[in-house]
Amino acid sequence: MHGSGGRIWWYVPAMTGDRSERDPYLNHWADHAADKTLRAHPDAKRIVVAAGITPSGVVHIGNFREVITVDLVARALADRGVDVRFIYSWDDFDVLRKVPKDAPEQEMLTESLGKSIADVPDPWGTHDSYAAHNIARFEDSIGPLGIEPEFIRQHAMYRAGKYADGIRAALQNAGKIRDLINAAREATGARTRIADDWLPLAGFCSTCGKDDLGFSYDGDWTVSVHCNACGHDEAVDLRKGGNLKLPWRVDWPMRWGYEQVAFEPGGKDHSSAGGSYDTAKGIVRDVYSWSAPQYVGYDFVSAKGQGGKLSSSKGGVVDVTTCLEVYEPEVLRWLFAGYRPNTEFAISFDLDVIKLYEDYDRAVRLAHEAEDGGKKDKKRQTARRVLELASVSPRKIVPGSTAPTLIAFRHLSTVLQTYDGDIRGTADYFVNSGELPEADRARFEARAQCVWNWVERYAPEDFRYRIRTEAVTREVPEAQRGPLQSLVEILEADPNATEASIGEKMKALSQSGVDMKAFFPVVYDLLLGRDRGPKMSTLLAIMTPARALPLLRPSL
RNA sequence: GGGCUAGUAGCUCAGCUGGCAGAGCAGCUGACUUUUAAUCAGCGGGUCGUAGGUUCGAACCCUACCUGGCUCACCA
Repeated sequence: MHGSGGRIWWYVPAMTGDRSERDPYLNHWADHAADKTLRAHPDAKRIVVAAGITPSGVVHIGNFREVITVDLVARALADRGVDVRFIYSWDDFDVLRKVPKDAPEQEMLTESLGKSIADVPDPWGTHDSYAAHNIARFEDSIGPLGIEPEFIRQHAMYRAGKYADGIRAALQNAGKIRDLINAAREATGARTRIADDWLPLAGFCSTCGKDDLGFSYDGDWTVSVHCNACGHDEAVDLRKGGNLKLPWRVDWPMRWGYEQVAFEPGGKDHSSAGGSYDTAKGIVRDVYSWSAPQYVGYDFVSAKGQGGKLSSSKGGVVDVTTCLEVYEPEVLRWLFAGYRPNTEFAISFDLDVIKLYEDYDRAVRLAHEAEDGGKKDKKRQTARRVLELASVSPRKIVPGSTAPTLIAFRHLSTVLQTYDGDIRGTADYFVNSGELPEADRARFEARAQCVWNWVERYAPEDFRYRIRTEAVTREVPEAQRGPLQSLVEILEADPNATEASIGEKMKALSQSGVDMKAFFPVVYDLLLGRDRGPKMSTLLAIMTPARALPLLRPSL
């Protein structure tokens, strides 16, 4: 599912209402951002919110924060009865500055340094360009999350001449822009100033594709370009488009004006004084007659165990796809919705995954509880609002309605392993046992897949087990022979044993004086090759006596 | 050098634009028990980084400082 441009997605207002009314329930940070945006544009019929990322490397989970931040604010705006247009600008007219280490074709990439990433061939050979490869991977990955912006490719916009007016305005106001940037420099104590003959222009040679260019401007639509790399000279008519573009600091405010952007977040690298947002604010006002969008600065996301900022140029980057292998889409959204944008946090792949799922499940239950006018209502409301925003497709949660059945991650991991990862079989088990309504099966299977991925790829050794495929014969201590014999008899007598029936017999065994603490390790060893394991009755019922007996009998 | 941000319970974080410090996990106690860090009930736990200031009232606003993180200075 690639955004090929031209497709437009609208968020349909979920409810109508007076936008000036302040509903205390709408109290999430995305709600505050939405309110702020509406206050800045009180008469707008439609609000444009924007995200933008450079696909100069793997688009990772840190970049994702930009997108989810906009999506959540778009939802909040829609909840206020506003039409929202969510655009996503791929800054793929960027320069290839570094050779990505993890890519093949290192030689080709090295030769391509200085070219536009939209023109660098895809080293993996699966897409039209290096940029297109990164873009496709990301666009595909966010589909399951219910995020559907209108994707815009900067290189296509520039080449088609769409920004001709914007470029001309920048060139004609080059002095003003220089002054704005220089003023910001001085204010922050920077020593360097922009040269007096500097033009807000960048681009690529149309002969050799490199970005080492010199410009002169005729004051209207024509720019003369000289390539320092290959010596090529040409005159470019801005109206016809081509390979010229604005440098980042000017490109950003130009696009704000072009798209009438009212809200756009930024990473903290843009957020400081003298940084790009700061100067863009002045430029959009003085050159493009538009006001800077409402802004939320967001902090970085790391992956637990990797630490620090995620950089696309380093290896071991965690992307959305990787996260979705372990986190259900709604759980992932919920994580990002739960943290305020300006807090840094880590996506965990270790034991914390269990805790996060438990927290999420608890939040779901809390959100569905009926309100009772008590102190806890506020927590119920908060949980409800976060979950509404986190839901993959917009939905409202009615207090007092039945919560979906969610099987706890830990429990699921146990049963799933007993079933060797057979998700359908595990689902049948839960349905038959009455723990899972048939209606919640699809959701269950999605979670089960995540659990299994986690068990296989990330779970600590202690957590993993496999039922023996071949029996071993052990010298069973004298004291455990009797109990083992009894267990075998119990299983032989009841080939269709259930968890409950086995549980009852085990209880009887325990009451008859058997020391279960000493006995269980013997059984676990015979079945699993370890001295601890899932609850015995569950394990035996799921694996069935038919499978358990051959593993137990040889040691009698 | 400039800027931003964080510092709240052992840990991870809330604290809704000033109104009695809070959740989860961990810990402790008890109950129960068929043991992957089971379940249920209950309890304890914080000088809100430091020092001042504003206010009837400050975790929240102001000032200075300490510590950590990040970021900016013709790269997008």
